[in-house]
Amino acid sequence: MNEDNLKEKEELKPSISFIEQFIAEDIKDGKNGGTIVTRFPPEPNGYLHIGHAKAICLDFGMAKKYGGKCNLRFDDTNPVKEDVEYVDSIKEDIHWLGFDWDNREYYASDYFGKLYNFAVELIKRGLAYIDDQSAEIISNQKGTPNQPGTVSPYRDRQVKESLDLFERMNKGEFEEGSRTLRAKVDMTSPNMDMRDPIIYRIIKSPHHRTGNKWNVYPMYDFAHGQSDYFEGITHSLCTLEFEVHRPLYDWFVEQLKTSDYRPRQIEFNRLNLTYTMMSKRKLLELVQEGNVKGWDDPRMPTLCGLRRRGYTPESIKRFVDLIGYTKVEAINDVSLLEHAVREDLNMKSPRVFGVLNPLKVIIQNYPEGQVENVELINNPEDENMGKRHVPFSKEVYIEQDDFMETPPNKFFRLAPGMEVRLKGAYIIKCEGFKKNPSTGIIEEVYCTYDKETRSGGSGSERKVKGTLHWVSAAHAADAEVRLYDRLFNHEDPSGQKDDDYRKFLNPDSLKILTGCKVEPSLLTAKPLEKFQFQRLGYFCVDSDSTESKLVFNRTVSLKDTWAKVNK
RNA sequence: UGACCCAUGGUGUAAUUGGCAACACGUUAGAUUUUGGUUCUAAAGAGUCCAGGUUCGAAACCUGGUGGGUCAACCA
Repeated sequence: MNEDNLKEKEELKPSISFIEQFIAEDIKDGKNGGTIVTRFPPEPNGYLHIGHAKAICLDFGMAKKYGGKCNLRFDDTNPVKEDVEYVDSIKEDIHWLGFDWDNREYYASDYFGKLYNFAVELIKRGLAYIDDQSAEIISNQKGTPNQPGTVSPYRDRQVKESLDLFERMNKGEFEEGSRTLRAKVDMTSPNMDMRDPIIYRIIKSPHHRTGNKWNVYPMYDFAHGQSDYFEGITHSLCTLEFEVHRPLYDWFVEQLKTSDYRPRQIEFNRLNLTYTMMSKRKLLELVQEGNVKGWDDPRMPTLCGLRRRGYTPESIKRFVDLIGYTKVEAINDVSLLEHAVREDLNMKSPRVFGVLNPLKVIIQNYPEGQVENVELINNPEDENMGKRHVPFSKEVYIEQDDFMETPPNKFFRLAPGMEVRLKGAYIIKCEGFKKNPSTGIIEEVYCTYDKETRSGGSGSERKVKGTLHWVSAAHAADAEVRLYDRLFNHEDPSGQKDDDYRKFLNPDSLKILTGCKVEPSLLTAKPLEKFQFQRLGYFCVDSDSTESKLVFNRTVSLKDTWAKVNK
């Protein structure tokens, strides 16, 4: 093998993330029987966003690649925050992304019985105790990261007494907040998480799955690792902020284990995107305060928002693939996400004509009443997508931006005396225009067409600098088009210590255009259908769209080098 | 006055685990184009946070700094 071959081979082998390296090593070393089982563990307290997509791709992706399974597990240990509404949307979004958990749909609440028994077991072994102190006192005793904590006076309470109290807590005999169950670990540990963490608290709100069966509920730290253990998870992948929880995770598993089997927690960096934020709490505030129209507002980084905006699952997966998994706290440029959708939609979406800001062009020498159905290619990237016919007539709409009374240098569009091609039809020449004398607005443009230049015809090889999209006035369908811009005008709106994120809300993040004109073939377009409005961008039929009122969302504009030059 | 984690072009990641710092996005040119799209070609842009050390050789290993992050919910 020569050097070139070697090089080529290397390029074919994509580098794998540090997580995948760990997984591959574990499997190779025969850990846990050389198997891999992962899990995606959302809390059903909100909608999934693109950050979750990153976790989903990893959890399901690794399992698939290494011949294992990935479970869906709802981390529903806090009944006051959770709801079935969210369970359904989470499942829908995972499926939309293209992943499936077969029948392995689990709930941490399924393990409440086992968890309770394990807690009892820990009490019996002297490793847990009931604390009667208030939250405030416990917090004070915990110390600070710099100072060790002090032990609770209840730490050495009799096992029998703790057992009895725990049982009565669960029977509902005590008020919320009056007592907790704590693990007896180490109040002097430099890791705050290990300072006798609270593992059970009294909550009297009904749980969305177990109703009023329980009055005590396990904390995250007492549920997650154990749930992993019960399900035979081998690799428990989570985000960086859980790094400090790992010693406790391992501590509980150590108390629980009955064999060599061990789940392994590995942490990776969260997905951050410029000009938006991922905090579920803050996204909820945006919805509640009316700064967006709902969880699925196309400006939201939620999966349902991105879906409504016109993003494809493939583009999101591609994006996730491009940014990778590391331990660096990174903030990813949205332009990479936009690149990913454009790349995908360029291959997939049919081209159509849509005029956002119509300007009427009258072709003076075109016969009155004549209509020609001109043929257009649906997608130059994919011949299989075929062709379509679009009606052309004496009066057409073009984009207001495509005409200028006094054009700057290198303006390849319509202006007095200039020629352009109407794509798929004829070359036209601007002979004049009508301007409203009081407003200065151009109201009509008058042209003549060169009959010999019809596309596909014998004179069609004549070149002009510009080609415009257009819609026949008599045949156009009306549409509303919603243009979206970044929700915030700061790269990191929620990361500013002195400023509230609301300060950075972009007042122009949504622009609604009415009276847009689109080609008649779009009349039958259905919600979520995607198109490229030629020369403008990618658009998606909104769920508000009806047969009598078409509504499109702009997913992303096309790259526009003219707009750049023009600046 | 802590523990743990992190630091590579503008951004995100690579570097066959000690051997010529590479890729993608973005940017800038040029070519192609009946989309100022796409595609193609090229260029600019980091010498790897800093200072020492080990080594023939360090982005990688060691020591010490600096900077950033996480941890003190009866949230997850």
